[in-house]
Amino acid sequence: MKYIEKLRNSGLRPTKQRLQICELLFDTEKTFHFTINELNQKIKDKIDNKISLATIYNTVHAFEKKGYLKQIPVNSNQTYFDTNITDHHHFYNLKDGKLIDLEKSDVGPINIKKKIDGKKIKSIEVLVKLED
Amino acid sequence: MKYIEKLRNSGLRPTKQRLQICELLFDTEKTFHFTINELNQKIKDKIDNKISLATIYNTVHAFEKKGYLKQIPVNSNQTYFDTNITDHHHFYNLKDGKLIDLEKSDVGPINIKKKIDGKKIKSIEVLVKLED
DNA sequence: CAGCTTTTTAGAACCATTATAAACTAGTCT
DNA sequence: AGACTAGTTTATAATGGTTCTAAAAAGCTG
Repeated sequence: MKYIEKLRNSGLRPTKQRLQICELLFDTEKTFHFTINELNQKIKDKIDNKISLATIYNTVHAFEKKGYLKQIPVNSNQTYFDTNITDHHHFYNLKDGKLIDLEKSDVGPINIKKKIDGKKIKSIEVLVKLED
Repeated sequence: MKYIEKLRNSGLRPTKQRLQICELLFDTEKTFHFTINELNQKIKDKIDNKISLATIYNTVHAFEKKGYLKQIPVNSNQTYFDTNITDHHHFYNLKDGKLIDLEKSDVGPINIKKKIDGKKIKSIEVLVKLED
């Protein structure tokens, strides 16, 4: 299994459930955005056994902590995650709550001129809200 | 009362509670960021009577809808609002969850090269996460 | 396999937010 | 001013995403 190493590398034991989650998250041609709720639905659709919500939350958060998933800052009651962990940005379609990737090259360089002493910049995220 | 017109202008009747909320939100030298919880606390501290949570939510959302307040997209369990409604961005201090304003001039122009047909850009928001 | 630790699970708990329905208030008309 | 109507406030319940818990199950080491 190709994800065993990835999991071990993150300090996670390769359990059946985690491997199944890995397949749904990382075994795809394209990266995608999801909420826990959507992932849970996908699990129900594509996997025979059930995986409890607690496990899904635990696993997704573990991946997020290790950098295998990114959280996307959006104003929503649900948390959005992204399997695309490259440095990029997002469109947010207000009408349906869907996200669309915006490559870094589509935005151009962002130069933060203000400095906060004692602090380092961890990430710069641009959210472009779309309306009709 | 200087807020009566502002409220009427937004289609809101100038009630005692709304005027009190206006004073706390807009009668300050500096703009500031807040969560509903923090605003509720401030109301308890500075106002004799109580204002129910429902009224606070309703009023804040009405102002947000009319553009007198802005919501800030952050990954948090609580919604952050900003009384600074000028076009600007934010630092987000991961350690304490506090926000710091970033003037537009501190970020430089952002040119979104990608277009989504049938959609207009409503806003562009930059969130700069800070760590130690 | 035995023993120990981690993980999974269902369900409860939590907490921000939203909905509800009754009491109240503002604005208007006479 | 009195009374009517529509909008508002309030306490409380409901909702829903997320986190916690404790017991059962599975992984790992020797």
